[in-house]
Amino acid sequence: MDKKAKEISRRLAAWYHKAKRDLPWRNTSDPYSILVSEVMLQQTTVSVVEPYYLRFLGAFPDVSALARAHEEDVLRLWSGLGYYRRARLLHAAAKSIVAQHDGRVPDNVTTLRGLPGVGRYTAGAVASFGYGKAAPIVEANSARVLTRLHAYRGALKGSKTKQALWDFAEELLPSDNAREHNYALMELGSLICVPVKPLCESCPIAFACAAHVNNLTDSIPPASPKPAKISVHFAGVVTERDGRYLVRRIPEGEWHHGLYEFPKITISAKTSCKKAREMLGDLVHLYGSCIDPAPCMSIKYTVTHHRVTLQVWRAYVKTADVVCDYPDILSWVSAEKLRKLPFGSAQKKIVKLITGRLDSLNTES
DNA sequence: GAGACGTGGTC
DNA sequence: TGACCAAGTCT
Repeated sequence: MDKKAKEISRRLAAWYHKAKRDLPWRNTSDPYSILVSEVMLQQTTVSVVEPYYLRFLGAFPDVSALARAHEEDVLRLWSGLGYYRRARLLHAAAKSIVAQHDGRVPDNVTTLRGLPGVGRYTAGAVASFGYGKAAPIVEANSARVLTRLHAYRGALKGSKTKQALWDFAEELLPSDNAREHNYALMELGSLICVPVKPLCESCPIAFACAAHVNNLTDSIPPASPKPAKISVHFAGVVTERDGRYLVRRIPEGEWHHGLYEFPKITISAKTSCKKAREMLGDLVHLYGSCIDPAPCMSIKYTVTHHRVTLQVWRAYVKTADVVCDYPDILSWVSAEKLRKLPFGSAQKKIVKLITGRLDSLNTES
């Protein structure tokens, strides 16, 4: 570590000491809690993660509790966070830690990387935040800081750039105090060295920043091209019979597998409203006969490169003879049970509407 | 190495 | 309102 790197790290640490946010996962050095927070924070913002993190640790306070849990309960606590594979991999990691590491989260990068869902970043984060090991980290925030610091022009996604960034991170890392140093680098990227209009006048390391000195912060790092979005439409039915609701467990191989949903159809751009009603009629007919399904709500949301519209229809089934083609994945559940099943974000809103309506009815009576 | 994988917040 | 962004990993 040369003299300049030392000075950068020193100023960074001093700034962090004054500017850091108070976040729940920074008040612990429990490696398991750190691991949970790091997985949740992958591609997800701090404000969204906070309540999920607290609930998750409340339900699974240690590795063995998570290892013992049913996958459905793990998914339910993840419901709404997205990237559900993370939840399954974290669950698998907990099982692996119990089975192969004597229940103790590994303390070195190499062993950590052997865990499901733990890549180079997360391994470095757990080693440095949880154990104070001198392990470098590179993620979106620190990557931005490092490319600007060195006025490195390569595209962020490129493999050459990635290697360069890990080299930069390693060079800058002090032999002691890696934990605070890594937090500081990320916090700087998060609060000061932001993607658009970075606050260089408030930056403690602007003096050493090649992009700042050369007025290149607008073009470094270069914007990465995004895939075009396409539209997808779904129509689903909420089918109720004697206070129970028909739900489908999404099977392996489908989007959101492992979660639950209300039976739905996919509508192409060319599907007319009339045709959609017919298809829904067929869908509902599978489960019995229905009384005039009518749309009751529409939810729009965006998924990576899809623009998704979900229309929800409500149907009332009047016969007790229900045809079930897939009895293993279709079931009638009470509103109470509905609350305890994992749903994706849009469908979770529907559950909330149903249970919320029932709650208000109960309160009135 | 490109593409898949979710969602909510921000400007 | 829409485009962009966020503590990545896996295939």
